[in-house]
Amino acid sequence: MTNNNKYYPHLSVDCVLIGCEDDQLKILLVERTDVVSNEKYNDKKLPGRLIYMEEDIDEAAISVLKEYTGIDNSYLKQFKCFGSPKRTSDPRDVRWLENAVNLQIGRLVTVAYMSIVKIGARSNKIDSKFKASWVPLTKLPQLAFDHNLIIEEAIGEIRKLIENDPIVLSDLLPTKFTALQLRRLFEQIYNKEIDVRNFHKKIKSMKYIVELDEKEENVSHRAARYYKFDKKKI
Amino acid sequence: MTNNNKYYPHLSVDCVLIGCEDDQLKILLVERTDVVSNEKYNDKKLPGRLIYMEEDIDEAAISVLKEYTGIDNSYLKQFKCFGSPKRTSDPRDVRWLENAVNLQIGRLVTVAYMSIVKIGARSNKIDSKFKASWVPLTKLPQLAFDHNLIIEEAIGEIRKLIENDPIVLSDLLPTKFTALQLRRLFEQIYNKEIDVRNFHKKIKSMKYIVELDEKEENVSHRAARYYKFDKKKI
DNA sequence: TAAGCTTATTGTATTATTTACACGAAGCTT
DNA sequence: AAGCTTCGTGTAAATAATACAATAAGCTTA
Repeated sequence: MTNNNKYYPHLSVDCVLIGCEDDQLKILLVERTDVVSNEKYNDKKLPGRLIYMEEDIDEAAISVLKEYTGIDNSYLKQFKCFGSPKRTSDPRDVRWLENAVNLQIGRLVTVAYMSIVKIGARSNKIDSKFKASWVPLTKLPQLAFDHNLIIEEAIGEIRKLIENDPIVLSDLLPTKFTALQLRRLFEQIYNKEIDVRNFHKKIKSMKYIVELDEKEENVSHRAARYYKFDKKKI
Repeated sequence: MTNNNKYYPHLSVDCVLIGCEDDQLKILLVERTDVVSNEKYNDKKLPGRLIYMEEDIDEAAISVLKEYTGIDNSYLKQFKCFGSPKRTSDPRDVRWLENAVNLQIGRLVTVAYMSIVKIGARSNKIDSKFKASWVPLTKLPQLAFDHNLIIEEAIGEIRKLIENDPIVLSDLLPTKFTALQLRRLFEQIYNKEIDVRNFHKKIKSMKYIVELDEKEENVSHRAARYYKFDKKKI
């Protein structure tokens, strides 16, 4: 029994890290600023990499998350594998990839993970060596490979997550937040406008969201009430 | 730029072929009756195989479907990639696999596909060399690897399919069918009992299901009305 | 041929969910 | 005190989901 090259697929992991900052959902993207045989790359991609022989793919995703954000105990969900042959059909992408890994790549299957990340939390500083940045979901540029598609499906995934465990919302908001902030968050996740009054009704029905006595301060209009999550009530 | 062994994951495809026969949802399973170093395997698994170096995974899945059923133009949906390290943690499975492919397998990532198959249709005869059989969903035994889990998720997938294109139901029923047959189908797919009266209301609201004048014959009780799909009305 | 058996078919009332929609309240500014 | 800006609230209608049981049809058999 020997290892030979008969079976030789290429496999990578990509992580869709989702956070919220300035009331905007954002995705962590890394720069592709390389020059490959006089060809310039000035676009962005999801953080990810090929996995090593015998490496566990969950471990690989965890290490990507750790390297880029310092987080090492966050919920990371593998939500889909992308293996369409067309995903590596752009010759630009292929040349970049082959240069980056020094391998001839025929087809690249990637396993996509997503995680909710608290932007700016103590330990979640982005390592500067990666030229990574948080880009608003509503302002995503054209990304490398099929990474736009992967992000789209990750958003679908976050909806499912929220439906069966709304606690994930608490990672996307400050500890105290207003009804408006929560509503804007929902609007971005579901990509549609939500009626103000109906939304207030909805908040009232969510037992794990509790009113505080506090209100906004230093605003030049009626101050909004603050709410918080009560994790025990989920 | 050379191929070397630094990146060497193993990748397979598995196909969940779903059909309906005798009013029962069935899954195509193949036998694992091998003897490996005096160890007997008498269980079943999903049809599937490792993919070859440079082979497209969609093509691999299509060829598996074709080999086992003769079908070569059916809708095949890649619905998930299974890469948990635990899926190949059973030493029995590992020994079988290493014997079958003559390779040392560390981790096996499988890409799962599903397809709705008309059992017994002209060209869909199962190739006898595979010892394959249609097993009712309600009577699935313990399968190799994580194939029970893969089937479970495929059923979740078929629900989604039906919701945004109910035409797939027509492949699971004869051209003429009764309300009871349709109801039993739903009950199996959603794994719960459905109220008879509410279901008739539902049928009426589904414009693509039309009443026929025909009724059952040779039954020793009140004959049920036949329905058919009107594919234009979807 | 009538009574009996088996399965098919049908409607109504209740509840929960979703949608639409507009105005007074609060608090700061000038 | 008047004006501006955003906050917070209720009601009605439509729709969807659920619960529930009696009669109809057609065959069988006494």
